[in-house]
Amino acid sequence: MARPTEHEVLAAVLQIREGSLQVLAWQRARPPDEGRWALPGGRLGDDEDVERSVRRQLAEKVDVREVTHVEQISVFSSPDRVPGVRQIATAFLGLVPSDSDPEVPSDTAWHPLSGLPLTAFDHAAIVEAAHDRLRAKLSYTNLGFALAPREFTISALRGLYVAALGHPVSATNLQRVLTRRRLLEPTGEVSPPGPAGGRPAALFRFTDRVLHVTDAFAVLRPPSEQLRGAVP
Amino acid sequence: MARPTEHEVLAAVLQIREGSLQVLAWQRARPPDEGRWALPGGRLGDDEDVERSVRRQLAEKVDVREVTHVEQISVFSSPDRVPGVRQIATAFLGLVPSDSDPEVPSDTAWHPLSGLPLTAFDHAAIVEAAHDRLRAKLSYTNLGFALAPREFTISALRGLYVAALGHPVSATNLQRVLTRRRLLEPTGEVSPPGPAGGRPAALFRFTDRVLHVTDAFAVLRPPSEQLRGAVP
DNA sequence: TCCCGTTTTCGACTATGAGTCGGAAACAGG
DNA sequence: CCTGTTTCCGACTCATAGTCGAAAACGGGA
Repeated sequence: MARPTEHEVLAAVLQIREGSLQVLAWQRARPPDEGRWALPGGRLGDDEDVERSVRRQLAEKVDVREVTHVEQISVFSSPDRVPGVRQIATAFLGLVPSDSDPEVPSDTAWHPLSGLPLTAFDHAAIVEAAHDRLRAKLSYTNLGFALAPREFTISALRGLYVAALGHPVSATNLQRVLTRRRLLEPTGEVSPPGPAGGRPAALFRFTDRVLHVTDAFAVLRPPSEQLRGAVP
Repeated sequence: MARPTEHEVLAAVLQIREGSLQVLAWQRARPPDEGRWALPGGRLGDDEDVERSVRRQLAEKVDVREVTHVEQISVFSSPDRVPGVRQIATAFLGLVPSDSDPEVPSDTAWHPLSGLPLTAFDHAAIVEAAHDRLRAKLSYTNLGFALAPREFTISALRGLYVAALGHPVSATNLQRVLTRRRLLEPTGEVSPPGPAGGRPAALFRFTDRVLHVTDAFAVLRPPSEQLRGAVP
């Protein structure tokens, strides 16, 4: 006799706010874990897959159009992860660009990853896993597009990478690495200098706004094909 | 009224056999999809998480001790992926070293990834995803340990990488890349030459037999810390 | 108008590690 | 002892990341 099993989806929605990486959470008003902070999500519907479900449930917390990337992280399925019922969760990473400030319900707020309040169930581990995934993919994909505004200066982009990666990043190197992979391109426009003056910064955008891994990062790549000769 | 939902685990167990990458599958004897080939797996038990479950269920097909690596791939949750019931699957990649030949039940067999027979449900997509994951991780982790015997020659290892990656690999380069990352180390022993003679090949082993990503592969890494000065 | 501090930009240089190549080394067989 | 075979290993090239500093382009005030 199988214990009744429920399936839920949960999302760690991350955004860079005021220079630090923050996560969206809501405070539980009822037991179990009353008062603790939980990730948005809920039960999987009958006619949707997990990805559709998490997007639907996020729409109840923030405007979906502001979530620029959603990605499956892992299944959390420990038998006692939620007291009482057998509940299996598919966890997601969600990203919101730094220039949007979605309206959120009154029980919901952003929290910096460093210094999270008391979290419900195993949601802290989910946030951790989402952060790890973000750090990894920032460095070998174009995932930066999901954190950045449509147009930005290199130093603004540098700030985003520093906040997400947690270590210094050279602006010169960042620009060169991203442009030579054709991930970044200049818009031609410039942004006016700040209050202290300074040279106006050129504006850039990501060439592609869907995830796409750079194949050149891989080691042990296929042999160089030299140049494919023209037809004889 | 929620439709009753079941949760199952499925594994694409891969092994290099006779120079080609093959997957373990069993032939369904009953509808639905009777006669088609399915991946090993089954229903999640009440007191186990998905990882324990897939290892348990694999034990019914092959000796678990021969599975050197198990890794979660993704959740497959399309509402109509299995006719009749609402069934959600957590898919895994499993690896078996090339020198073991586990006994399998009579309904079970290995099939080359190129030229799979008719597969049940969405299992072909799972195999595809597992293959992609294997290719990716072979090039920036030490995952090769899970495909290789405990000790091997460089050219034998090269054969495994060629079969798994699907493109030529230089033996010289393979050895250098893996040894400089401290993933490979010589045992000191040599293997006797083949029937045609030739110089005896040195034997190697993987230094670590658990998965472990090389941090040096990442681009945009933290700034060099030069040399940490000695204590004053 | 002319300095000056600020910020960005861009080139040059260095360092690291991957891909390639060819010759030397070590075996079996005749 | 010679030949064919396989492995080993050093040297070279090449691609790309990390570093540094000077020049460019602004605002503000003397």
